[in-house]
Amino acid sequence: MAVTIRDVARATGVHVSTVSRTFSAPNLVSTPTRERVMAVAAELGYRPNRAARALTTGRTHNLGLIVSDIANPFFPPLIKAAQAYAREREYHVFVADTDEDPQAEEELIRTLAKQVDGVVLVAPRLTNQAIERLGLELPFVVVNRRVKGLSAVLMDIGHGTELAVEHLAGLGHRRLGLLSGPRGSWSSEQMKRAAAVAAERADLRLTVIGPNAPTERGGIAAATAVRDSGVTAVIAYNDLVAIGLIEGLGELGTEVPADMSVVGVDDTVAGRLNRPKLTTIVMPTPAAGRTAVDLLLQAVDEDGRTAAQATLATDLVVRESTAAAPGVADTGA
Amino acid sequence: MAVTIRDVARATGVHVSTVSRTFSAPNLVSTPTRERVMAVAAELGYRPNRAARALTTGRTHNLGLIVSDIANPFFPPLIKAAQAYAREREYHVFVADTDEDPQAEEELIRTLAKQVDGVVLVAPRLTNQAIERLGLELPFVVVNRRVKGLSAVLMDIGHGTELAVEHLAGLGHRRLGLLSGPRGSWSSEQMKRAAAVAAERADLRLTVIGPNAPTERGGIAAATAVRDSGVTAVIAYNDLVAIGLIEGLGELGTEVPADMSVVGVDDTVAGRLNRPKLTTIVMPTPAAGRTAVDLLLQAVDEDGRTAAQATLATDLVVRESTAAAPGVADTGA
DNA sequence: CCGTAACCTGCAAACGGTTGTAAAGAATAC
DNA sequence: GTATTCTTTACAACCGTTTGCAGGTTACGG
Repeated sequence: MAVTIRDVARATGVHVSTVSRTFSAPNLVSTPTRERVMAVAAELGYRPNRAARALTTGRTHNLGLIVSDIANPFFPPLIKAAQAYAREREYHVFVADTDEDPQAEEELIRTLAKQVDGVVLVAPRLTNQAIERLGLELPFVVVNRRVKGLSAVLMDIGHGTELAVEHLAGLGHRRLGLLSGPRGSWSSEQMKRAAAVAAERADLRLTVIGPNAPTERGGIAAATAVRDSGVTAVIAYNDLVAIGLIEGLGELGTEVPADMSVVGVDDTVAGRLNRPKLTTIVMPTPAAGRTAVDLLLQAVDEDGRTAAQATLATDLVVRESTAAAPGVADTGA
Repeated sequence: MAVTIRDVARATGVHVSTVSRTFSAPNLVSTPTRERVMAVAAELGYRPNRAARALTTGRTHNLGLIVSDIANPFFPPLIKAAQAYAREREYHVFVADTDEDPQAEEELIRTLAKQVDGVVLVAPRLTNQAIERLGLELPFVVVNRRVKGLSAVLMDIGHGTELAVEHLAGLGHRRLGLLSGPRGSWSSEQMKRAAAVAAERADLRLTVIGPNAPTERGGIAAATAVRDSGVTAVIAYNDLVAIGLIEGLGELGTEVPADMSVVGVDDTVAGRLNRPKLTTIVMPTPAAGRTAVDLLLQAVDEDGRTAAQATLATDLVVRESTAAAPGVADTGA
């Protein structure tokens, strides 16, 4: 059916191994032969069969990318970047969605294992232990998590949190709330830690409210607690939670940013389109996707002997959901 | 390295072909043998190597899913559903993003061809001609497009458009605008046609404004034209355009829905989170993803001899961006 | 008790490549 | 002119599975 290396060999009058080498080790074949083979191959429309190649080389040139929920707006930019960068490096990527189910995640990894050279795990739901175990069989890169022996891409949410705290302090807020994320979330922990330090330094009083589901719903549910806590500014676990919170507060008659300032995290489209437009901590998701693939291919090449760590900077973008604390004159911009 | 069929055969004391059949044609092997093999396989942690299997069977059990922009909120729900459904049918899916570039699209399809049993093309940027040509080599399913000889999944945007027109007519609007999409968009054409018919029937005057870029920016850019057109209600090409339009109108001092009603298309998260919440035509994106995979596997099984068409219903969800025409008493709900 | 069919299982050749080794010829050194 | 090395190509085994074919058992009907 499809044209194979053998067809090319026959048409050129050389042995298949010569054709093979023309593509995999061109310097081992003389220039005239190489050119002849290439010409014939092009004419016949020959494309090497990667699956067959994988069988002998042990390299599939495929990658797996596993996320908990493709539809969560945090992921698509990461997926897009990872996929584009992988393609540049001549890799294809399987994208899989675990629906937040750790069991599905493990099963998925297992069936994928034979077909890929490595896997990027974004915000995995599996325990560290389980991941370490799997890491023995296959190169992994985890994003926003630390697992012993594995490469990791971390977004420096701590720094972004500091910026947000300083921004709010500068607007005259004295009491700050933090809507934490799901239990066991690495980034939520980082945020708490950084917020505590920065609040102390800026002489703010910090109240942690949570854990909360990382969704709009989670934000809505937290609205009453936030209003009753006495804070005038809140940093939410992510944009979705922030948006939900704003909606929930609105139903309680508390307006954002007039009565309460709200900061999100991620800088998703959703936050950009929300009214009021969200002040948010920018997560470098496209860079994270690229870096993850980069580290993964590195790990693949050295058979996962070294575990590299990359930390990506975050930033704060001020939009409309934060303003001077009630009773404080706006210092303006 | 990994455990192969041979290891299992050796450990069980049978020939490799028996092990192979245990998994691929269990009824051909006696119950005791089968159970012994299965037990040993389980103990050794054997997993069939799909690439090797693909070599002999010609079935990779992989699918390609090609979209123009993963980050566009229209796609993720479709990708998620397609991927989940494929997994149920024991297929893995490569997701690729063409960045709206037809050349990249074609090259991508070519390199993917040997690795997949078929490809789902969502809103392709290639010409019909090019797709037809590729269709000779590989099973395809196109979503929201009609290509001779290929299976297609179509969303009945026409019906949704009719519903929207009727909804607006019921609110007392007499002059209606339609923000069309990019030139050559199948769904934009469907919308125009349906809107014309429904407007005629409801005795509305219809003005088509466009083409417009399918983005928020495109909506902003159209704001002036919309205000000056004299219409009191607009159906936009998609949610993003609708959101942009609302923003653009706001800057011109035209409030939605008080001064102008706006209807979107797609029902993306973005529209749900927007203020005012968007009245929009619901596109069945998850269903489209599932159906596309379904038709594709069907085409794969019969070697693409038949081309099936599926048309999916759309619906209208009324939220906050539409209201009674200026000067007309709201009939209420 | 034999012939035949049904059922299991083993053998070996694919599938489309890669790669270590060998052989042939050309080039270089002495 | 011969020995040595280098370059180029061919040969063949192998990667992990599947599958047509054939041989060996067992069961069954007559």
